[in-house]
Amino acid sequence: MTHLSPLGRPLRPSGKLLQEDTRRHHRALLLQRLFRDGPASRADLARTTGLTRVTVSELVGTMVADGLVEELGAPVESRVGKPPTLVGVAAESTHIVSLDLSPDDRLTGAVVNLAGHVVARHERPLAGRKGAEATALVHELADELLAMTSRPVLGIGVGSPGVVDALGTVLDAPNLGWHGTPLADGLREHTGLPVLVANDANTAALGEHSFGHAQGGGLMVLRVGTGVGAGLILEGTLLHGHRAAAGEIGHVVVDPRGEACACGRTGCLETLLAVPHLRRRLAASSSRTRVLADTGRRLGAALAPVVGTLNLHELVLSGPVDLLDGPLRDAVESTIRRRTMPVIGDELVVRTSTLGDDVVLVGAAVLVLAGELGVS
Amino acid sequence: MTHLSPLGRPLRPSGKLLQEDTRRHHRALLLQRLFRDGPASRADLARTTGLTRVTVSELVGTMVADGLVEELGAPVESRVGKPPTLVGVAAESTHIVSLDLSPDDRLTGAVVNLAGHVVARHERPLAGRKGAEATALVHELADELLAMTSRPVLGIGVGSPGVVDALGTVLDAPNLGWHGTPLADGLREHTGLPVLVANDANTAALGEHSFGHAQGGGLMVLRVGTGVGAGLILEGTLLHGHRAAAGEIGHVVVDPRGEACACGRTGCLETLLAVPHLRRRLAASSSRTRVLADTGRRLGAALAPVVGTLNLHELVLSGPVDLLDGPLRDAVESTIRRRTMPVIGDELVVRTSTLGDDVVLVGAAVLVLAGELGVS
DNA sequence: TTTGTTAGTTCAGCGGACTAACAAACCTCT
DNA sequence: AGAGGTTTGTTAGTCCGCTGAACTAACAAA
Repeated sequence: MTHLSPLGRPLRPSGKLLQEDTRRHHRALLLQRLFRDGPASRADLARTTGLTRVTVSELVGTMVADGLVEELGAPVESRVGKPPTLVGVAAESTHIVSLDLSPDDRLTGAVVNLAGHVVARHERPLAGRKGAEATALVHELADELLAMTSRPVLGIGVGSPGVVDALGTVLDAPNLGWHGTPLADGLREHTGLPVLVANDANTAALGEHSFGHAQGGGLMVLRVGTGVGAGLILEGTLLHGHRAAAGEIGHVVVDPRGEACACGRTGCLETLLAVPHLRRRLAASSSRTRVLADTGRRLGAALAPVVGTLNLHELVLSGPVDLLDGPLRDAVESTIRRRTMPVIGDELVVRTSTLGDDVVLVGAAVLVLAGELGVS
Repeated sequence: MTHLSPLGRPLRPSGKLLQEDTRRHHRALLLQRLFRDGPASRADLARTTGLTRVTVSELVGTMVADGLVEELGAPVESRVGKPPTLVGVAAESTHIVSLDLSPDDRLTGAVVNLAGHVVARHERPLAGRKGAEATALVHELADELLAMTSRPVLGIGVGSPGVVDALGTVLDAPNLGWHGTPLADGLREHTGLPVLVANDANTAALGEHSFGHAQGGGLMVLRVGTGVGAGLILEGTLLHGHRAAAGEIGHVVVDPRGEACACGRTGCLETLLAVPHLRRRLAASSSRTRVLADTGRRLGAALAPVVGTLNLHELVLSGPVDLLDGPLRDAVESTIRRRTMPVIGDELVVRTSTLGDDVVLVGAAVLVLAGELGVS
């Protein structure tokens, strides 16, 4: 079944399309252009979108009224005819509150502007809190972040560890003691704002895709920390998977004769790649490079079928750069190249994240941008 | 960038949405219901789609005028109120011509009705033809199939080997000597009908998804023949990949110490799984079961990262049932289960195709149904 | 100053979906 | 049998959003 989702809002359940949806779609289309290509004149927007100048003018009008977009005056260079009035996204007009719940000792958050830049940060130590106490701490953190901005807040985006469904319910996050916890609903009720929740690796993928100079084409972000998880953007959209568990690659067995894993099985990717394990192996070995390259080769071997099957364009490694960039990255790249067809391997880009530790926060903001404005 | 594709037609390049598109979307929405759930009354359709009875009546009117849908009278059971008039898809009102170019010795084709049933078949031996000669043969086969039906033809769907881009240009198909051949354009010009071309494994996935009792949720169809290829339906849509090479899994290296492959590398999946190789190994061994189970285990090991990363729901094996069903399938299933998390592995269904050798033909028809009517 | 060009606005019209209201056809209850 | 209630599908009129055509504004070049 083909899904039609008007930019800006999730599709109404029935699938029917109102004129209102058309309007929101076009509004989002204009915003998209402005986000992606920077300021432009109304006439320019009309040309690139195919809408008439009339429609564009009217839509820009509503966006200016909302404060989302502002007039910037005429451009410097002058051509023949009446000089255009540039309009552009007013990045500071509206803020987004982002939460990153993935570190295991604390909850971090930020105020992010429409350009995806962090304008303020705040965090609270988790101190072992779980279940309802952890939820309460999330609410507190959100409140404190909301108090840190005087601008209207578009919504709250959350990157949470564990499996998160499309409605923002955390189905399973052992670290936080959440099982079927309706995080989005609770936070929405608490704050009265739109709330969007996704798995941290998934938000990282969104962040990298929209603000990390991604090239377009399939993107996979592999997050390496205490655990290992991935997020995938395929055909321009985030992959959720059958049970919302897409990207849960940490407990895929890559070496049946490997180390025992906390999950009960043997040789999970996490036992190979998770930071504690990797650091331990590094400490025990004389050759740092050999350990890293060896790890990269095994990782590459596990990812080659994925890259080949999906014809991915970019593989982004996110985590401690001292471990991931260098021999490990090189080995991953060369191994995947060696193990896939030229059409696929030659085009593949393997790199570390350009957003660093902020990927999840920025990605959570993208979640809100996409959900509320239809921009991504 | 979020893509909006109104059911029925590819999005106009700009991304703008006309009222016309809304109408087509709603028409497709109704057709979808009728295809999926069978006949229904106008009032029923209105309830399930959320459109008003007025709008539904009008839309049904146009579809009846087109002959696509027919009135079926009142249902047997009678409830209170005026009895409804059921309307249903007129499966034989329109035909689709499907071509399967994947066998390496011949080109096969069929006339398919709207219900996905093959109503006539025809084939032509390839006799080593390549390049322009092969293209000419495709045209001939299409003409002959078109002559076999007196009903209006909705379009021509083609499942071709090799890498095929979204516009129906065959980028690379060594067997047929095609490199950058605009197959869809040529056939469209030749016949004057809408033509849609995709990779054979991709059309197979479409066929299995729409008419193979697929469960919904991520689906991967692995086609095993002279070569090995896959097609994936993720989040309800066909995956194309960065260079239209998604599913090209045959030349992913699964065993660096394996057999030499025709492609120049060593231990490609094809050397493990392609029918000629597999039959040869079976002939050389005393234990058929051991060879098949061993092959299944290796295949499972290669696919586990894919299944785990994508959180697939169904894995369908398509090809010679005597090889694929039984020990091989069992070993694939158990290996993947053992190598993935319970959330993922427990939900996975591994099975052989329900459509048998017709998957590609039926899938090519789905390509047309999806492209022309927005049904899938 | 005139001419040509480009930007942005006003206005009438059209397409498509919606609401309201109704006739037809059936049930059920007295 | 007849009255009243229900459900279907149609007709009539309204609203909303986009369009094309025409207009005003503002500039460069000649």
